[in-house]
Amino acid sequence: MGETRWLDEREARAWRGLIGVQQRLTAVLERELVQDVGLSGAEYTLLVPLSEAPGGVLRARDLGRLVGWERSRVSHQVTRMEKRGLVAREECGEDARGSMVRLTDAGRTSIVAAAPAHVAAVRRHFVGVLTAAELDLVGTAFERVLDRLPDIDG
Amino acid sequence: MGETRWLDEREARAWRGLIGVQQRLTAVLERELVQDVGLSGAEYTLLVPLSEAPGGVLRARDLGRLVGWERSRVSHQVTRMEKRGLVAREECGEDARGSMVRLTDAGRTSIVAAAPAHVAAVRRHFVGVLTAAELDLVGTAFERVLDRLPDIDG
DNA sequence: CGTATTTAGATGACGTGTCAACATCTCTGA
DNA sequence: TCAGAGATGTTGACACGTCATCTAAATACG
Repeated sequence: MGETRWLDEREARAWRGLIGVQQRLTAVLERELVQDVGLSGAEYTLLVPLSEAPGGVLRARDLGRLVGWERSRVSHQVTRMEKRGLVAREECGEDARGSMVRLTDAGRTSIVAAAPAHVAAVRRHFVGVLTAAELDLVGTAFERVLDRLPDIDG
Repeated sequence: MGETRWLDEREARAWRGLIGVQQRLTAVLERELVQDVGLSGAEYTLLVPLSEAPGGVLRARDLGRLVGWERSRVSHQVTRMEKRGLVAREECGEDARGSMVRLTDAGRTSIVAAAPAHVAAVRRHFVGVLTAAELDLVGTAFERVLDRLPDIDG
């Protein structure tokens, strides 16, 4: 192995930008979500696909696929949200291994109240700060990064 | 309050790209770091500024400022790393409230071994996948996002 | 059919991150 | 000088995420 090739200034600047946005933007959005509507980012993430599903019910497996989470992460989060009354677990008729996750009335009320504020925050702090050309380029470049990333089992 | 203005396709694509990169790129880098050199991302984050500091010592306050972490986060992480033998706490002479964090020999060995592999991974999965123009634009755009983000106390 | 493999989900242990509370120490200004 | 304000750090409670492990059910395949 030869000399390590460190990041040049151009690379370091993009990398610092990503790390900074990743940490601070996430923190700001999470905080606004919690303070304004009392939902955590993890709760919001699961409530969105549930609220869009017919009947407000999804199988745990499908819920995980929709949000890109692994099984145990979904299971733990559903357990926490069940305690908070946002969702309820039910048995799965078609597959006895399965577990259905149902949005409760309280869960639906929460997500309906939270979504507009969250979208506004995303616009205020991120997409609204970028030009159309920047949005396109970020979309293109990041999709390419994701395509080349090795898959992590699931 | 009027109708909610949702994200258009261009905005949603950039936003999905950021979320995806944030989750999957971070997961891949973290996993490679742990598997190749046995360091977590949090450990790596603190070891870098410590290894660059004269004498391998920094005051906890300054360490936190360098990495952008709040006090309790630094304290908890230093506690865990102290148990692993990567750092050691010492009293601060100048300010009796303070706490100095010193890199141990084991800590220095770890970071020296880890850095080249980590930089290579960042290049392989992120900066190496972007063109020079994309790197510049991401750097510019994300710095602007960060500049406009409200400060979160510290 | 029956066994091996795969899939679904739950769970406990542990590392991580935030918040609130607390104890100390330093600084500031009347 | 000294009381109040601010800074520094630690701690405990709790939410979050990953890993390894376990159980059970579905599926594949000889």
